[in-house]
Amino acid sequence: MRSRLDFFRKFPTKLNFLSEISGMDRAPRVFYSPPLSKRGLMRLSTYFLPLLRENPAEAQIVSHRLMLRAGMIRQSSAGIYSWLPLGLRVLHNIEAIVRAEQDAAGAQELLMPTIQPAELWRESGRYDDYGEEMLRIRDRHDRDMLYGPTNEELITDIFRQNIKSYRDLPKNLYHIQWKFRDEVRPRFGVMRGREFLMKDAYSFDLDLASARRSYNKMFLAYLRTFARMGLKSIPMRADTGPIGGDLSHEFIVLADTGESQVYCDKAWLETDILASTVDYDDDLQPFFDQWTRLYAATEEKHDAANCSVPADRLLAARGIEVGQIFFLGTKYSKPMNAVVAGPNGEQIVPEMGCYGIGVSRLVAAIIEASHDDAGIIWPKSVAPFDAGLVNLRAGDAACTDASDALYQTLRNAGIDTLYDDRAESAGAKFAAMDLIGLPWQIVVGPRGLQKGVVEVKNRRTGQREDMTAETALNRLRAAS
RNA sequence: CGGGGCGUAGCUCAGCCUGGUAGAGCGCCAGCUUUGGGAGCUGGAUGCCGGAGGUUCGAAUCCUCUCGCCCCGACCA
Repeated sequence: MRSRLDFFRKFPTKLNFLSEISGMDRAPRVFYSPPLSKRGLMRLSTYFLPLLRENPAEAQIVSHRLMLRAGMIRQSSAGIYSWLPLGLRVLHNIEAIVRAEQDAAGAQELLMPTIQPAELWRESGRYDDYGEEMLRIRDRHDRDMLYGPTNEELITDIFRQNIKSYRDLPKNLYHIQWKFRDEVRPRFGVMRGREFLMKDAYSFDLDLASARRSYNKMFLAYLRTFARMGLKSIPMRADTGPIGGDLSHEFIVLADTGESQVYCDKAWLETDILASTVDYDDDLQPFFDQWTRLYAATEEKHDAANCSVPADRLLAARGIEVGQIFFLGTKYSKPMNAVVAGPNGEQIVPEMGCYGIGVSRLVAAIIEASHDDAGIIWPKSVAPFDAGLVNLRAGDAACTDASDALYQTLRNAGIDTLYDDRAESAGAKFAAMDLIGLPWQIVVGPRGLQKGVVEVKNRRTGQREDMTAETALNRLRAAS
């Protein structure tokens, strides 16, 4: 402690401002921007992408196997993973879509810490209720802390400290943060990890009608969010579970390898949320009613005997839960005394809602829903790169020159490209590209060069087509 | 938390039963030859056989304990 004081005496506080030390306040406010040609060169010869040829023994489901094989993640301990460059790119893309749609729905992003004080959880009563799943920590001062499994208490605390008037409502606050739940049995890679990235939003409203509007906004936002990732999600009425409240929907993505058995009306397959022009400011109740009219139930809720859907229209499928929304009522606001003053000075206990999206789980869910025997097939909205450029013969000067030139052209055109410039055999390169699943592959080889063409392959359809480099560029431009 | 299984080279695995100087394929490194769907040849490197203790002249192998990981179930964004 003594030495710290000495330090501050020696260096007066104002010298802690960089500008005062170096005169940077006079420096022009222009940041160094490297030329495009130097920015983030993504050459496979130097990119950190450890691919596995064989399936790791511990991975059972396809998304876990492919994420390991494609060099996206590596396990650190049970249910805890490091995200390698390729995986992190996908995670960021998914995060961006979630964020964009939350913002559009009127939610505001903030960031709460991963470590929380036990005190708040004692207020809500959950410190004792939550059980072994919550990772409890004691700091050096013997204070009880915990690694947050969720954030209702913390957001309610922030709310009550800073929002005092009915005029400030409604509010919807969200963050995207790592959570920890000490699952007894983590499995399936990031599908059910102990540490996971989650978007959680919390709404505060003056009355039930307003809370209902907040709920409906998130309902729409969720349908749109998943659709933008190329996923068809189906909202299913759900149990509220230990979080509480009495209105809740799970958003299930259909995938053959999904964890839960679900039943729904086949008409769900025909729906297209992105075609809907409904706006967040509209009255969303008719929309909500329409989108909950069709039958959909998880195995727990499904009752074959009393199912309203005729057998020929009933679809039995596997599904993955990628999000859940809850109406909470005053479950947290009341015990934690989060109140605002009403128009007449009366105290109003806000109605709350909470809304979760499993961001890291979505990476796995998308793979489960979109892959083939050769590897991943990324929807373009979340793909780690728009395209892969393959120099089929890295030892050949003409091939390399043409590939280098095309790489520059693609980059200048804003097409995010991973350039395979390795001296590998053709087969190995094709296999690697298929495995990591970029939407487009552009193959530059000696055979095509003689005819003045490159080959463009669509990963999803498998269709391959020869065209000039210029046409290829236009094709990719049009596609992105 | 109940039940089951597995820890040997970067990966997939053999060796263990029946103790006797650590293995294969792929990957990695070097060289040469190849080159349009995971190339060939030659040479090379790589292991506290998960950890600790015990039995034994001698332990990857047998015994005890322990740690880690995976699977089924219950639980779960």
